[in-house]
Amino acid sequence: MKNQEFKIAEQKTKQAGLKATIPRMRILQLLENSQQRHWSAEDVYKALLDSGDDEGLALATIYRVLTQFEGAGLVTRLHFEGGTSVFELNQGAHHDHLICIKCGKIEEFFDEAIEKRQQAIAKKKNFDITDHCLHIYGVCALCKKL
Amino acid sequence: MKNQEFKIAEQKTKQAGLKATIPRMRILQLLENSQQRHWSAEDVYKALLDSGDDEGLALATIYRVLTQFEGAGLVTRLHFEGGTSVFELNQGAHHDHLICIKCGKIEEFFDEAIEKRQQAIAKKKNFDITDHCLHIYGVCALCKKL
DNA sequence: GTATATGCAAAACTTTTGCATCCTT
DNA sequence: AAGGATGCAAAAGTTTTGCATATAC
Repeated sequence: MKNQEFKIAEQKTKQAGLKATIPRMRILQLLENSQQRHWSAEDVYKALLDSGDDEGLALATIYRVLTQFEGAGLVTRLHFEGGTSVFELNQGAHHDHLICIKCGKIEEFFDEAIEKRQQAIAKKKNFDITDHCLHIYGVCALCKKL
Repeated sequence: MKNQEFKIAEQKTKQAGLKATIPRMRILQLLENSQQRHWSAEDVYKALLDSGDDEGLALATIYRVLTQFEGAGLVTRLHFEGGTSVFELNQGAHHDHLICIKCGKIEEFFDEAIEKRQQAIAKKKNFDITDHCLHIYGVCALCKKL
C-alpha cells in the first residue's frame, strides 16, 4: 500500500462523505488495484486475509463498508444467478454483463441501441427507470474449445 | 381443484418426466390458476396453507418441487434485487421484466430489437447464449401519482 | 413391491445486527 | 472529547439436506 495510493483512496473516501478509516482504505485499494473487477464479500474477505502483513477485517465490516460504498456511488452491487451479491467498482460508465456458466468469467459490454430501446419501453409505459441490469449467460469462446 | 384441471396438471407433470404426486399437482395448479405470475417459495407456501380444505405442504417440498419444475422447463427461476428467488410459470415466450421499486409490481415485456442486439453482441464475441435476463427497476405510472 | 417423494428437523450459507471497544476528526 | 466505525458473536432469512415414513406406478 504505497503512500500515494493511500492518499488517493483517502481523498475518494472523504469526497464520498465517509471517514477515512483503515478498513475502508484497504477495501477501496483492493478494488482499485486488482485486475479482478467482480467481488463477493467473501472474496474481499479472503483477499485481505491473504494480502501480506496486515490482519484481515471482520466479514461484517466488509459488508458494512461495501454497502456504504454502494450508497456513496463508489460501488455497484450486482445479483447474478446463484443468489450471492457481487460488487464492482464504479469506474467509467454503465455497462451490462456476459457471464460464462462454465468458467465463471464475467465480461462487460455496453450497447447504445439496447439502452435506447429500454428508455423507449419505459417511456411508453410512463415508467421512470432508476436502474437496470442485463445479464447474458452462456458459454464463452474459450470454454467452447474445451 | 376440479377434476378436469387435475387431469391437465397430471398430464403436464408426467410429460415432464415427473410422477404425478399431490404436492406437484397442487403447486402446478396454483401457478396455473392464479392471476399472480411471480411467486417466492414462501408465497406458494402461504397460498397453499390458506387454500381451503387441504393441508399445507412443507416448505422444503415446495423448494424441491419448484427446482424440479425448473429443471423440467415448466417454471423459470428469477433473481431480482433483494436476493430471494422468484418463480414464474413458463407459458408462452421469453420476456423481460419491469419492476416497480415502490409497489413491487412486476410487468413483463418483450422487445425484438433488444433480443436481436443481444444475439449480435454474443456472436461478435463468439459466445453461446443459454439464457439472459433484463430487469428494469423504477417507479411505475401509478406510483408516480402518489 | 420398489423406487421415489414427502415431512420434519436440523444444517448450511449469506447477510445483518447488538454491543463493547477503538479510532478518526 | 465525541461521534462514528470496527470486531466479535449472535441472530435473521433463505435454501438445502438427512432420514424415517408415506406414496405413486
